[in-house]
Amino acid sequence: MQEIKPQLKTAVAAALDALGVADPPEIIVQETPEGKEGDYATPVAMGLARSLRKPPPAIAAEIAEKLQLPQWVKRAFVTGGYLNFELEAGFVTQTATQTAEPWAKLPGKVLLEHTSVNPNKELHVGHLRNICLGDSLARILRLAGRNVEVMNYIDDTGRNAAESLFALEYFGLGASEGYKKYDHFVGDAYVRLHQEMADEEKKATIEKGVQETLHRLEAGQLRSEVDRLLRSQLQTMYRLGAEYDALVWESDIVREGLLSQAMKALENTPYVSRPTEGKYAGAFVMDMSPFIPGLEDPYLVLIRSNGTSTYTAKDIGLQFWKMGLLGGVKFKEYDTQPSGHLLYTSFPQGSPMDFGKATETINVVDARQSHALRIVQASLEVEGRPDLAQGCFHLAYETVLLEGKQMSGRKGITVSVDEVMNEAVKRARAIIAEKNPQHPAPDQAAEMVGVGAVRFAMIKTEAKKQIDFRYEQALSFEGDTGPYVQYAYARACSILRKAAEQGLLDEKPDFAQTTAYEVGLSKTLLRFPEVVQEAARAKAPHILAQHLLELAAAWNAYYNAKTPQGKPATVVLGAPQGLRGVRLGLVKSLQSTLKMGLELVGLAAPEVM
RNA sequence: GCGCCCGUAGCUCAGUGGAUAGAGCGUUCGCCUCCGGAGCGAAAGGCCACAGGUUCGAGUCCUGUCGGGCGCGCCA
Repeated sequence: MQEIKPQLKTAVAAALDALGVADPPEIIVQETPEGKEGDYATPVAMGLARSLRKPPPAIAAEIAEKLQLPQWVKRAFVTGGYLNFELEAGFVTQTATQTAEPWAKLPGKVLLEHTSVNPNKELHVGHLRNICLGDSLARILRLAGRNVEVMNYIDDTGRNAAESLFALEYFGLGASEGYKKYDHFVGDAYVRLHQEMADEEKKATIEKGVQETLHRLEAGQLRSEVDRLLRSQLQTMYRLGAEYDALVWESDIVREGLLSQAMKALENTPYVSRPTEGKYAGAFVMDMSPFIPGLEDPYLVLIRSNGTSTYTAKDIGLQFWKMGLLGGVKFKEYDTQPSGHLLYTSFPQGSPMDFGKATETINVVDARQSHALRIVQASLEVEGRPDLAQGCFHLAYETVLLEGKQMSGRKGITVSVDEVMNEAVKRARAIIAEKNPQHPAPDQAAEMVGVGAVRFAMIKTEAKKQIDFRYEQALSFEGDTGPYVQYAYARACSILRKAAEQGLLDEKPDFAQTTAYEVGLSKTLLRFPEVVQEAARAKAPHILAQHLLELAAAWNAYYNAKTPQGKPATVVLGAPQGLRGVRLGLVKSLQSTLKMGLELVGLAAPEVM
């Protein structure tokens, strides 16, 4: 697909040069608003008014005079201060029906960490946003030519995991109780344990047991227990469509000595110390003030006076590993994911592999931890690597409310991802039964639509906006939803199926017959590559989701378009020969673009729904 | 107290400094003699929180104010 806008820009730039404009501004070419004449326009004359001491329309007219336009520009004309271009309808549509060339591979490696759910209970809707954002962004960056490695961090030495495992022991539930999904089973025990802790006497016993479990976790003695829970959680992630390259366990990071290596490295810088008196006596601290201005207390504790390391210290060790400053973690195969892609895991007796050593990192973590991540980033500057610090990106998303209220995992005030998906699929199945009783594979389609609705609901809003998870909204299949986009896709598939049956698929297009209806849809289609690039640049999947809604809307509007007399204006299969070829080409292009777009936000593309 | 984020239609949200600020939900009215009505068209609904500023041009950039969310531990 050759790009139209850059060619117009080049033409305008050449005209400015011919006019002798000394210091030309950046040339912006945009689509003309609905209802205006022309297809594309540039406001460049307005910015030049002052320096050229002429009114914008006069400048625009001069530019128009000097323009050497490609033959596909029907006319260039001035309206107000704008210079507008009207293009040959056939050319626009022909361009939109050409297949895009893949983008060039870019150098460097992006290590993207997402999910990183505590291995202690089932996933809830708060985790959902993290997974959907991270997985979609990974897909977008890959299409944009980046080498992306997706990592899921397993905090198996944290307090949450210890509480859950101890809860099983405490309630005598260790053995397999197959009545529900294992992560739910463990999660129930965890919530029960916290209820039990309301009793002060029991709390003391429990605390002792949790501490003991914590030690066993750190020693790696409970790996198979964590493993069982993790595999159960992974089923949920896979069902959502998320996959990973590597799992990195915290206990492995600690065991391989990455933490102490990182501390040793920092020790050689002038910013760390071990105060012998005062507030921080006996601790190992880092002075952040040269790197983060405005701190009330510039000191950050890395190792407590009792010798244990802080969470931040562990994060620094991990970040140093991600960016290749430390080595030593070993890996082995862990699972074959639904797509067939192998998943690896860190493992003490594994083999060295090429994970890590990234030039850029993306951490998908909720916005409450912005400060902590800023410190991790600054620690790279402490280490004398501002270049690497620059490569750190925190994809901060705001928290998810549940029906307007804050969730609480401890108290069990959550809705699980499994439950949400089950309900969504159930509803989708009912709608299929109602609307398409002859459906050849209703259960598969219901799965695609139900899960798609949930996933799209998580993606469509900008990450930094707090969202409220409401059942009725997230499970809606109408309006600004995933199923709306899927429906548009299925509709296009349906036409192409019929065209194939009638042997029309390869009909030659006669672009001279192109109408204004095709041009509108074509222009929206032509925006797709720009949108993908912008979503990748801004690391913002919602940009793509929003465009998919626009694209589906443009297609639906085209599909239903009527002549002023109220007759169908855009019938594809019944169109005159030649025009039919044009329309079929457009539908093919739309169909494959929607498919690619759905894939990028992680939704399945059902051919029939 | 200091710092970060948000404030756009009744509700939920889009909106790379450019033309008359757009969707969805909800409300009202239309559209299957047409390839899928999970759709389409139309109506109604806006001091883009407020006040200054920068600019030829501000929902968008800057400053301040007011509302709301979240951070700022030898917690994780």
